[in-house]
Amino acid sequence: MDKTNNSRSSPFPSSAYEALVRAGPRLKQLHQVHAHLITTGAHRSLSLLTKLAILACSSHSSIAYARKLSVSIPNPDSYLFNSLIRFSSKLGLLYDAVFFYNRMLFSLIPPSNYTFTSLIKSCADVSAVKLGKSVHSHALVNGFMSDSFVQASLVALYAKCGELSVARKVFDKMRQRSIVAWNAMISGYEQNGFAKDAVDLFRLMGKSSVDPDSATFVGVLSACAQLGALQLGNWVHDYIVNHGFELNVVLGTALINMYGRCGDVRKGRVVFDAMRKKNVVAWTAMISGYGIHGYGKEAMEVYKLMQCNGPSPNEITFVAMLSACAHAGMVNEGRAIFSSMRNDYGVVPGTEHHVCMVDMLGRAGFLNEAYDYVLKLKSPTPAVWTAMVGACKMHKNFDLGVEAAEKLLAIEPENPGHYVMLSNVYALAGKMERVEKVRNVMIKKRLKKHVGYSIIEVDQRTYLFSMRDKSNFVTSEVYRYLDELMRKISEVGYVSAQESVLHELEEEEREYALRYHSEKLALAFGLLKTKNESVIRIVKNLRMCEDCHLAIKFISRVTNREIIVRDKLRFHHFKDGVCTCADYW
DNA sequence: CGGATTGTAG
Repeated sequence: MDKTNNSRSSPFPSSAYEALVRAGPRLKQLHQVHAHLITTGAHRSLSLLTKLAILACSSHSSIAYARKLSVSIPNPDSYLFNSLIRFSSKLGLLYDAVFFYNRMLFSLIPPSNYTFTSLIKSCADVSAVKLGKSVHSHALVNGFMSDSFVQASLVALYAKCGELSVARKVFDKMRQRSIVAWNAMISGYEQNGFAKDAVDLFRLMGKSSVDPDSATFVGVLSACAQLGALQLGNWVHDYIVNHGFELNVVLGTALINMYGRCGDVRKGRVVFDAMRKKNVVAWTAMISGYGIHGYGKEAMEVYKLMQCNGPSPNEITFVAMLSACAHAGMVNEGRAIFSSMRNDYGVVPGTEHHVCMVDMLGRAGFLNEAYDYVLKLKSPTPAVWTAMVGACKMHKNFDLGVEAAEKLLAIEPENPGHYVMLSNVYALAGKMERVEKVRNVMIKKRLKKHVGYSIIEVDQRTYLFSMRDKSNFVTSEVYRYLDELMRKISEVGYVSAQESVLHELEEEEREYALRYHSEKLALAFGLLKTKNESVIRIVKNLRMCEDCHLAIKFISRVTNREIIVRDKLRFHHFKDGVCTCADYW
């Protein structure tokens, strides 16, 4: 189509144009065509030179040539520079984009809104927020601040760089908010961990005149996944189906991910089976969905299917598979996968795979083998040692635990979580004076523990429970009900778990009693606010403590309710007094 | 002439 256009507007034979197309982005061929253009006099054609420069701009190896060309072209126009900026931006070459922008200014060609969207996107791609801000001011000076394309790209830039309040400021100033601006803002919140804000904005969008599209759904579904907001996720799924949206790979995968992380992995499987085209990402999402639920067999089944008629697994697939094996206690299967990963698929084991292996061996009780494994690594990362300490704690191996925890601290002396782990191991051995010592170090270093919180969704609204901020929905009624529950389970044999003494030193504030851990509060709230037969779902940001785990087992029995808790690592399904993790966490 | 937004693990 370009060709006809060109031959119409150019007095030169289209053979020159065809030669350009044949040359593609290859430098040598481009040189030849350029030489030919000069000999035939066609080098005075701006359109042919522009095409030449664009082609040079579509490959890293010829970008320098494009720069030289752009300087040599006698009467460049806006289209030439905008194209060069856009193409170098597509290659991820921010500084070339800026170079062309400077050339443009130098040639006294006024930049357009196209110029700025390309430039801003370039900055966003590499998170160059400082440069982005100066481009922002250039756009302002040139009078493009009410251009909806420029505004949307700025929202995306600031959102991606984590400057959400700036992004929101630009967003709020927009007179006409395009679907892209909404999506950039929603997914910006979600990707920076502000899932609640993403959902709130999605609700606001519902009141606007802009209709959501597949990118909106992907963003809000990811937010639901973070929050464990199954009801809202279901609602979005229904909306997608009822409005006839096609389930493309990205959207389908977002749904699988949402269902997996919201505790309805079966429904995720239904979506998965219905998807026509599946890429590695979709397969991996399905496998990891099973993995975090401890459904090792199902993960393996999907993996086998993938081997038969799916794409090649990648390094992330193997992380998902290995962690599925780790959580299901499938050590032999895990070992086999690990060796097959390199031998059959040429995937070199990386840090994450080593973490999975140590975790898997350690959980299964092969502590010495796990330790040997760590020692054989060239440079064990903090995550590897964390897995090691966790395993020692789980199997109550004090000596190894202290050793590993100290190594961990030596690598990352400023991470509060590591001190917590060390003090946990000490407490495990009853060395309370050392626990106190670690605590004092933490206070001296002003290291703050991570704040634990739990989220529960009731009537499509999410409620966050945390030791730090007591919201108005945490009423005395909730506390009273929780106390009643604790009394009830004590009557049927619950005794506060051993670990209880030290947990208050662990991840949540020590001044609060153990029974007020956020997951227990959320649970009491959920039981109070929902109908008898419904499943309770809670999402916790940290790992559950042993005492809460035990208490919730009892609570599931005395209340005859199914309770599903997602903690930092995996799911726990409590029913009739037992948990699907089989206390294997 | 053409643009800005979207997924997988830990």
